[in-house]
Amino acid sequence: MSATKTPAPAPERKRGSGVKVVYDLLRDEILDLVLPPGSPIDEVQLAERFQMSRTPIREALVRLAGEGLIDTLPNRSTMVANLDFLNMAPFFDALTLMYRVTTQLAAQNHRPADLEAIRARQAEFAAAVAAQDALAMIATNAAFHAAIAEAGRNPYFNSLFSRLLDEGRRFLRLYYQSYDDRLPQQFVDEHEAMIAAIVTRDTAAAERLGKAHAEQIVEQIQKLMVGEKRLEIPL
Amino acid sequence: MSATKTPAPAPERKRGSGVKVVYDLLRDEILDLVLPPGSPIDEVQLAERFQMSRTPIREALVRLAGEGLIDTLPNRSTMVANLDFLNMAPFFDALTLMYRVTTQLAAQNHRPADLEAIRARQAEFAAAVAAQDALAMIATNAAFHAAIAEAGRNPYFNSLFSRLLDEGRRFLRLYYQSYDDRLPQQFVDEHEAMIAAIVTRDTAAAERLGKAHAEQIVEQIQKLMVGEKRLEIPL
DNA sequence: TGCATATTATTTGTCGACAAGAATTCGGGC
DNA sequence: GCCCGAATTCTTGTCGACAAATAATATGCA
Repeated sequence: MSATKTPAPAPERKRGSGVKVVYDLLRDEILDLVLPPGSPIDEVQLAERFQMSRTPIREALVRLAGEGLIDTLPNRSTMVANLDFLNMAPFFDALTLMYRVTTQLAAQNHRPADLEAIRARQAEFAAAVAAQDALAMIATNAAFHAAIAEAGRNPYFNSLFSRLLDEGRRFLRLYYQSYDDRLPQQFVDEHEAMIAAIVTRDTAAAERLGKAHAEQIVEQIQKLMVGEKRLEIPL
Repeated sequence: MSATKTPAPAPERKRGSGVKVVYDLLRDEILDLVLPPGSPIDEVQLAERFQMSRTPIREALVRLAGEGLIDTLPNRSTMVANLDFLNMAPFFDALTLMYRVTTQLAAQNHRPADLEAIRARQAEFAAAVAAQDALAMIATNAAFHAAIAEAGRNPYFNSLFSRLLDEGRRFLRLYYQSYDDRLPQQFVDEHEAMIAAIVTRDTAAAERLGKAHAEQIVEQIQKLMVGEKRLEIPL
């Protein structure tokens, strides 16, 4: 196979991996706003970027559309899904309820291995806070709560919660240029309290902490959207 | 193929419609257990059945997999997703919570057009009960509650609830050969009470009725699973 | 100059074919 | 007769190409 010809030139990638690569990378780029809402998605451009045919690209796009991360207009363009700033209430409602439910279920159903995963995510989040890395904070915070939900062992809640956390990542990424206030450390402490409630299987406390944490986050996002420095001008 | 040639022989179907046709039909067949859990899904077989290429078939399958209705083993077979009888508790938990939340939100956020849709679904359900049509009862009951959720105007809850109602359709279809007890008429009455609470915007009553209705259904499914005639043999 | 229409161009949806992986069948050795 | 390995078959994943639908551009007319 050295001299004459190479019948299969350079597959260089395993058979079913193409879709996953494209899906994962596009998903991250959308959630980190590397691809901002409204960005056009061109199949042929992606095809040559990833050195593959349009077929696996399209499959990845269909999956992303199924999760609501991209919008497809038939026979026309496809683009990154917009963030709906006008109707935030449903998002906050769902997020708060899922925080409460998943934290409570984690206290009820967790197993030892779950606690290890939760503590690992919390350590990553604390490290991101210590490093003042806003992007890492956002991602590891979502991973921390996803791990708690995983310990709750309800796949239906988990899939909804994952979707909400993804959407939350986009909102937070939009407003956080830098983390320079005291809130991140407060989040670390609240996370610790949640872990303690889960460990001791105190379901009531877990639910209460989940609710408080959710309201904290909702309040913060709302403040960020309005602009937190709006009243600092002395009259 | 008659004389010389037919360049565009007979498309006979609009451009983007193929996927939707396959998706809708397969979805119905899965939910009505025409395709029971575990049934193998053969792409080429579907391709010749629907007279189209494998490409739109595959896209429909990717979508169904995204909703958890089919399972795909890489490089191997794809089949209708199994119903998990051992872990029903998470399903019941999620179903009950969504009944409560969506009914309450409907009482809070509904608009006049929503009420028309809800009443129309309720009329269809009542007709199915009167006709003793078990399949129609299952489908129209799910549609009724989906309409209520729609009036609640929370797309996040709606998508989870739709998925749960779909799963419920499969469970119910599995056990209901015939509807010969008094429960269907009771459901009609409970539906009417829920409508009344929604109309008067009594959120507390709506939530309570949603919960009661959910528990009614859960209890019924559990009874069906165990076998409702198990204690009828006199000792 | 402004507008309606025709033409071109771009993008998506669909197709048939090929190749890789896994399951199955077949053959050989003990 | 039974078990293990090789060849075959069968299904899926990927590819390049074509066609339809829409958007963009150009053309003709008032």
